[in-house]
Amino acid sequence: MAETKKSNLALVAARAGVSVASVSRVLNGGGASEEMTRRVREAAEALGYVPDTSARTLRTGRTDQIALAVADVGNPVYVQMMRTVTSIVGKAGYRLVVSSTGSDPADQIDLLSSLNRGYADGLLLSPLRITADLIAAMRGSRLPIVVIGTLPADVELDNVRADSATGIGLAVEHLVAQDRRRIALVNGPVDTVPGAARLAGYLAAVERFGLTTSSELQVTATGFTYRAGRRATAQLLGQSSPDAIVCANDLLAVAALKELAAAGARVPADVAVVGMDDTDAAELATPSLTSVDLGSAKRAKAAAKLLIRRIQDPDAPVQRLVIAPSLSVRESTQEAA
Amino acid sequence: MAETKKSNLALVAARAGVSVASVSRVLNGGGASEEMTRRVREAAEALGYVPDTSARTLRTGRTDQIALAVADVGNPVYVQMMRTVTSIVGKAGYRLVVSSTGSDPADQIDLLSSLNRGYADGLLLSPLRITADLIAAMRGSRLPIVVIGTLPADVELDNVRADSATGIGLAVEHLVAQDRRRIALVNGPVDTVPGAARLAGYLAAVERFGLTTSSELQVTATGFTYRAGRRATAQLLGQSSPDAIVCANDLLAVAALKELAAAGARVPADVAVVGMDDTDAAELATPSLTSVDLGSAKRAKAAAKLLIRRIQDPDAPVQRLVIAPSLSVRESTQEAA
DNA sequence: CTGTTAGCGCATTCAA
DNA sequence: TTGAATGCGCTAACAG
Repeated sequence: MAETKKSNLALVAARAGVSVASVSRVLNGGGASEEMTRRVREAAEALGYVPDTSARTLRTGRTDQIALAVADVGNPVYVQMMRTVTSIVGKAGYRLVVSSTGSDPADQIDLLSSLNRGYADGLLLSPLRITADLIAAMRGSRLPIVVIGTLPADVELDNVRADSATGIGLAVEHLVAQDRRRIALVNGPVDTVPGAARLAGYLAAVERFGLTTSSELQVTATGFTYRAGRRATAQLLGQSSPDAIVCANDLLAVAALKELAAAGARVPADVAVVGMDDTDAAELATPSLTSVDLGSAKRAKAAAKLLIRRIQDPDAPVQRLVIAPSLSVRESTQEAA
Repeated sequence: MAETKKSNLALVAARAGVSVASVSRVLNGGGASEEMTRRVREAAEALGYVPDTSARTLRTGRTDQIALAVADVGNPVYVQMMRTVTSIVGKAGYRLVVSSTGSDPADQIDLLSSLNRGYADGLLLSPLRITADLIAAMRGSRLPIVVIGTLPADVELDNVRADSATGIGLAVEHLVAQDRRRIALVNGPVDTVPGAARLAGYLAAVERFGLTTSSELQVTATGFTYRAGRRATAQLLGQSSPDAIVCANDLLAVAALKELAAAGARVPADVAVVGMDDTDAAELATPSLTSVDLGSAKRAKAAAKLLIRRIQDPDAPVQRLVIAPSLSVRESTQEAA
């Protein structure tokens, strides 16, 4: 049985009757004779030796930690991302430090400054809002950062983004094929990165398919949450009669389903509903929810790999990836046979 | 604007024309003259000085990190716990290191050993399965551990647990009051801590209310997941005709709702359904799901606070808390008016 | 192949 | 109040 007391290289070295350097070498896979290896391992085992993280970090500069910052740990998209990131990062031998920053850029700037304390080797950041200050802070960071989400074109930072415009195009195309013409949008706050992208994508798609829209067909929820979605949908139904609703995420879409049911509208017979992000919530919803998969899992995976590569090679050229969207068609847009 | 290069105490000291000790004192709030304070702060600001985490940790022994280990980052209960823990831990000045261990105790034992590397000041652990080896490893840990979940009575470790038996009692009482008599159980694996607790609670409640049960009324899903829940419910409906189903968590309950709908059964008219954990999924479900709130948020909060106290006072007496359950009644057990 | 030693950056003890 | 010096535990450069 391993000892419970704290040990260190010197103790192991003393017990094995060798130098600390030899112990370090044996334990880290350097060259050592068989006899040396045997004795060191035995001593280490007997003392329950475990190397100290902070000492090693201080010496090597590597923390073996990666930081992940998202707005809300509870949001299904971020949950999906976290699940992916946890796995990738863990396999690569890193621990994951998670912070929930909220949507205020100031908090993210604080985070960046605390990052400079060197508790992690890099940061995965998915900011809801991007300001000039935040960009400046990211540029000034000593450590590599990979941004998950859209960035202004002139910002030279690794990033992986979704293609909302194409994604919403897929949704609208699908709805048009089902003879829907009055397609509404339930969006989240438009001063957020995803909110702005969804709105632009919606307007582009509506135009491309020769549909008409109007302010009555567009509502903005106060957040990307269920509650906000209920209120926004109620407002929408009070001011227009859409035959389809595209929602900026699955939570808003589930809220729309609920609100429609409460209003006595049938889905999809009267109104079709499309969500976005294709999270677990889409499959669990009743009726199950057609959802635009903006590739959140793929984005997270790509971003994590990008960050790990960048940590290993700080001078690699900046990479910007775009993940292609796809549509998962379910009951909320399909008439039952 | 802060510098982007890495700085340290010596550089700040040189710039301020004082000793490193003085810089350290000023920055950590020791005694220093006004003039000294001014000069040091100015120099630190000018150099964009940020203290190095690993050096401080090596010196002080504190990492300001707390580890959280759960079986599955994607499970709604753990999401709820994570959200709570993130907030508590962050406010107390700790970073949160998250690991997803799966349900295999061996992984948790690995985790405990890596914990001894000293990358965190303490661990919040919510094990799905508890073995003698795991308990031994927990006992042997150099760092404080708080277990979220039930522990054998003779294990002297801080822990915060739910009271499944009482919780299920609340559910069954409620169902009996609605004239349900053939109450089924859709459980998760019974070799897990929660699975075993749910089964025991169900059997006790059934007996207490003078109901009968049988093996046909009890099914075990292969995991606490939606898919497993669908299969288990299908099996249940194939072998018996319950008028109510108690499920071991909300995911299983949503699966039951779906499977019942697919089978043409009305909820709650034909069959009432009760979930467990009262996660977001309960409110989002259609019909919305009555759920036993086993206090996962409260448990997480209490556990985090317990751990922080224990870190500050390692010799405090062991605490074991039990969080009282409550029932959130929604549509899945209430006939509409 | 093995041992000696410097030094990563910091907080803290001890003197002044 | 301030400064000089020590050592936390480790890796790596260097010497033997």
